[in-house]
Amino acid sequence: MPELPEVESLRLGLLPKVLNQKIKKVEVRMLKIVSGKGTKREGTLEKAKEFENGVKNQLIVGIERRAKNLVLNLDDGAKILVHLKMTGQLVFKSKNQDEPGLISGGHPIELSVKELPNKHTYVIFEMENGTLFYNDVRQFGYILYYPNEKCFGESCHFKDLGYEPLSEDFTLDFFSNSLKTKKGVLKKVLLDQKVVVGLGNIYADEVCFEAGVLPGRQVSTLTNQEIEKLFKAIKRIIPRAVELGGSSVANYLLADGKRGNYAHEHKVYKKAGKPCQVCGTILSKAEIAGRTTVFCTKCQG
DNA sequence: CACTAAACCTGGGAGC
DNA sequence: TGCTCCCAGGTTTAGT
Repeated sequence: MPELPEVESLRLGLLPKVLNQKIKKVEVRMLKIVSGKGTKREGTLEKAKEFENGVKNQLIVGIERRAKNLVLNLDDGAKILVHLKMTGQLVFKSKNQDEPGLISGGHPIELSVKELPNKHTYVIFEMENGTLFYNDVRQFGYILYYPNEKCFGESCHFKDLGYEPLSEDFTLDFFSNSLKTKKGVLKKVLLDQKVVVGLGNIYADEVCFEAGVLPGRQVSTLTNQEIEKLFKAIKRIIPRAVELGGSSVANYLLADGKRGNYAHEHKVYKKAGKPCQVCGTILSKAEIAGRTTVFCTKCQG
């Protein structure tokens, strides 16, 4: 999926479109999308109805992001939590035809806003000023409705999440201590949302490259200097990616004419077999922590 | 408890 | 053209 920069870009793009707009009606076309988050989820009509009825005529009064989750706050205190997983998309189609749409998420299918809804549209929000479509080719994502703050809190959805990399609370000391208490390879720890949230396969590799550290290193062997380089790489890359609207690898992100341009700055992701932009060494590929990983054996040696 | 593999899905791309 | 096989930005769950 979209990683932190893509979800944050989506949040920023969505805000001016739907903030203080009323949800006139919601149509759930696939029950399991709104019925839970596990791999074994069974869609229930009950959940879908609760969602459809609960959000009706509510204003969207805010949009927050936590890790890779998006949270829509409603007028009556209810919350809608959206996780796009690998291929989820939220696309806003304005009633004003000339206004550009907003697409985020991740599937390499060119998607025309004019052709929405399509066969992968599973939830449709009818707004006063347009329509918000949730599309998800692989159907891994989910949209959860919490009628009030209490339900949301009790769900403990965020209880295991670590620090936001953009926040001031995420400090070198914390990061250093976390790495020292974890075992295993660096890439695994960077992907571990219990330490620092928001990194996925793209940014974990990019961070390792920028820091000059091999992703397959055991974290127990990292020096203080290397830890600091990794920390600084996270602190530089994530905001830079947000600034550029995230990585549009094969999909599209259109908001006020902008596209996600961080993919142009990728140094290693999807570049195995190509020469390193810094030293010319052919970039290597390996499976690390169960994910395809690309690195430069010279720069990160 | 820690680690790995499989599961959840569809479709694009490579190779034949 | 069409068939196979592999791969995909994430996370949960089952198995060792």
